[in-house]
Amino acid sequence: MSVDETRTAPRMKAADRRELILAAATAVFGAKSYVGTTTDEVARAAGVSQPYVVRLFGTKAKLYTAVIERAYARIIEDFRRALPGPPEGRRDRMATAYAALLEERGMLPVIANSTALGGDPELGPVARAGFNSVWRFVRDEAEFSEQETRDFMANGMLINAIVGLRLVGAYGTEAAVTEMLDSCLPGAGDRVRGLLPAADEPW
Amino acid sequence: MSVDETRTAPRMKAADRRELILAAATAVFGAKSYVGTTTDEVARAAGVSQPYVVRLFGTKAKLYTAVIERAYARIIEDFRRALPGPPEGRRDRMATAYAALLEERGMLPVIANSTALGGDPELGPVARAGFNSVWRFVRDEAEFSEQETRDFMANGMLINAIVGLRLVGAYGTEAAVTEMLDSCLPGAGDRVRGLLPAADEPW
DNA sequence: TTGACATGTTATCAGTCGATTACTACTCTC
DNA sequence: GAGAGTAGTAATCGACTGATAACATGTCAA
Repeated sequence: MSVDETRTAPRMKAADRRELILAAATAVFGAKSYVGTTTDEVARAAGVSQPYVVRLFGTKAKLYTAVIERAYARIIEDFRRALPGPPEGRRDRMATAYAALLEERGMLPVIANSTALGGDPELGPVARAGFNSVWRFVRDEAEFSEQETRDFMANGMLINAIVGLRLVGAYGTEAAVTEMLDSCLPGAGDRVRGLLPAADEPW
Repeated sequence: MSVDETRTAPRMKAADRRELILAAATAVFGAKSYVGTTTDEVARAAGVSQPYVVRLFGTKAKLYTAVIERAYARIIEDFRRALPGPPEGRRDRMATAYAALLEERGMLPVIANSTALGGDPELGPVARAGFNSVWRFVRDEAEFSEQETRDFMANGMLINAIVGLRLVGAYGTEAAVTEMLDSCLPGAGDRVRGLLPAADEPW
């Protein structure tokens, strides 16, 4: 070979490698769902060997748990950053922050899919905790009313469904979908392209 | 044994057996999700052998496809039955019809989970078609405005998330969940108990 | 009643995939 | 510079599970 192939991944502090793997795992899990993804795919996406992924996180379920927790933490973080400013624009700023997550590979699909995980003994509690933390934030920290909270969350769940169903692929080509996205996601139009993890995903 | 065990399942027309298996599969898939369920579990729930399930439906994915299609068809059917009557009560009647699906074992979880299936090459198109058919019905046949449609669907997706997350288990015990369910599901309070497929589901 | 088709079973396989084991190599401190 | 801890790999296993093959039994028309 003319290319100087590195046999093993370049050395890295375990904490950094963890974060790198989490980001890769988010993209892959987001694209192919929990069960549809193998630890080997995650490993290859992260540029390390499959056993190393397992050893760093213990089990596949624990890895996914970490992915979910990281995703929800990220949402809360973004929401919190959207709080300061005129109160009447708060809701829109938060919605925009949510829409902006679309650009983070896999982040939104992971969250969207997490709402279907309640039945899993191990992942269920984590998903519930994540959902609950968002609800609490909106209600307590952002100080939405009960009604506003419900509407905000409902709208978010609709976005999740659209993402989970991969309806974004039909944006621009099917009227109903375009209409839907435009009315759900502020400023989605420009972002929506190049949205979900590419490759082996047939629309 | 004192009990007279039947060695093989009693004879039945294949069409009836199909429906029986579909109902059983809905309950099991609804409780444990697509990947979390084995064809053997479905078979045992339906009282037949595992190979027979596979042979009747071809593959596990095709079985699940049939389950999803049956569930969405059922929704549309129930919605359509809720149409006649005073127009101002239409939305509430449809919401009630949706809530009533809670009593059909697995029906709502299956639908809820289907919105996370877009990434699957085989199940994705089916899930999208189901979602789209509901949207179309609400918009065209029930004649909701664009705004009303979005709100109605969003509320439905919130219900789906609550169901998918198995939050109903906390109804009555946690204030946020009780508040949520009561405001999402008309008359949910009385129905909500004995809701999701029992047994091996740890809350 | 017979034979052809439909309904069902038991036994078994083959691929997949998460996990384990045993080993290598880098790096950093003392 | 030695050696101990850390970062990583290759090889392999064992269990699960969807699918297939081969076979058995019931049903019904002519």
